[in-house]
Amino acid sequence: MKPLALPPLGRPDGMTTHDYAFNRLRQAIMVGAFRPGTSVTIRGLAEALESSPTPVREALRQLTSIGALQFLENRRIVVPHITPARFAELISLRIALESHAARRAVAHLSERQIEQIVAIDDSIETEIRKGDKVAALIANQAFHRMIYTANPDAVAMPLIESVWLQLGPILGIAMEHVTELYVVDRHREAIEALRRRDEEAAADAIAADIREGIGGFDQQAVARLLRLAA
Amino acid sequence: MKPLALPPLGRPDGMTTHDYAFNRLRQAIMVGAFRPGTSVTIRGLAEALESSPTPVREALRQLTSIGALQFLENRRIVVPHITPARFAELISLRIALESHAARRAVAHLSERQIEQIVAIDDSIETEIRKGDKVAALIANQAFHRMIYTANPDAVAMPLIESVWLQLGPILGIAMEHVTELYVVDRHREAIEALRRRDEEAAADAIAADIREGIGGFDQQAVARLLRLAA
DNA sequence: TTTCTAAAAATGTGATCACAAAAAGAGATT
DNA sequence: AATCTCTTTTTGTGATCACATTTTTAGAAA
Repeated sequence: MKPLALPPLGRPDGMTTHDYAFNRLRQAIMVGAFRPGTSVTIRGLAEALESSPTPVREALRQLTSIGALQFLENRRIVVPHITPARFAELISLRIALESHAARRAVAHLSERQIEQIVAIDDSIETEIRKGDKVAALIANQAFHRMIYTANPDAVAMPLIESVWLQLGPILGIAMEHVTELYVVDRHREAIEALRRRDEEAAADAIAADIREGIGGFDQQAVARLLRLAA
Repeated sequence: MKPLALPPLGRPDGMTTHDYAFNRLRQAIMVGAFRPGTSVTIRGLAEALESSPTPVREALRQLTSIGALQFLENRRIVVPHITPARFAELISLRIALESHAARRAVAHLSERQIEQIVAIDDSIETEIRKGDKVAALIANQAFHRMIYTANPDAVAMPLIESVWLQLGPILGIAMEHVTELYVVDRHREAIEALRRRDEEAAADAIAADIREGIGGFDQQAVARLLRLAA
């Protein structure tokens, strides 16, 4: 088994083997460490994570539940393929879900939280300037997550992360081919809307942000790549 | 362990023990067979399903991934509690997700499929007249599912089912207290919109349908119950 | 009766093993 | 060189067991 190309997360004490495996794999898929069609094996991952099949299989099963992996008929476990149509649906779903989540979060945001969001936005541009694509992607996700989870009952958040996971493998391809990182400017727009407590403007800004790019990558460029891969 | 109050699904040949456990439990939670706060044990369910801990634990882990169950800090496994605020968020999310899914499905619906939807809608009213709440609920879900899955890339469907699962336990309470079933009339409205291929009208009809009731139960009555339970 | 403490039971976790199915490989045949 | 067949290896599945933690129970003390 080839070593996993993952950021080496330390394993906190008290965390179960299963939780560790789940989070590690989830994070890897989320940031595009696995290409669509990649197949994984339970024993292989168990070895890579220095554990046994049982907790790894549980982690893989959970990942299938949220669309990050797929158990095929022949019992093979793969990272799902994405067609251009499916990609378009996922982006459309992101817009619906996240503009909704933003709208439902606005009323709960404190000044303090808004300042934290601004700080995260700054870190995104820092990472982009450094050219660290993965870090920029993670920071971008943190930006969105910070907004939506201001709502204490952010029931949409797990669903949004599910969509991010399904888009992850595409991002991996994008990172290999796209050199120019898209500098977000809709974020400032969103922040201004949050400051004004303007739900509709916030939802619109988030929608526009997603429509234009995914995590620093130009939307159209990614779509083009996808058509080539198909 | 008390016997499960589940519709006795036969286990198809070739289905794995894990799949059987997952589907059986999922269906049970979806139709309100478990009350919020109910705790389940791996060994208990394994015995009830005549299998062993391993596949059951996998099923439970998957169910937590989609919000149907919750692993607490002390490692207890429970059906999540729902606060009035959380309930409101879930309904709001249903509206956002399902009106979106309906909009994205309209273009794909064939005449034949629309007729099947009409047939399902008839069966809902039949079940309501018979007073079979669970059957009415299942038929109502089938009605919605049939619409959304007309889209060949219905990526929102798993997320929608996740929300249904999270609402399931509430429905169980509702079924115990609500005697009068709400007769849907927004379904006809939705069907007309589908026939006219009117995306906005379809989305609006679905949104109104959800706003007024969940699966045959009056929305306001359920919310009232929830406040009492809290 | 209430509260505290220790023993007992129950429960989640994870490693291991046997089994069956699938995939991969080796060799023969065309 | 391509295809078929049989063997070997790999892989997912599920039952079992040992272990640690948690919960429950029982009994003593206040």
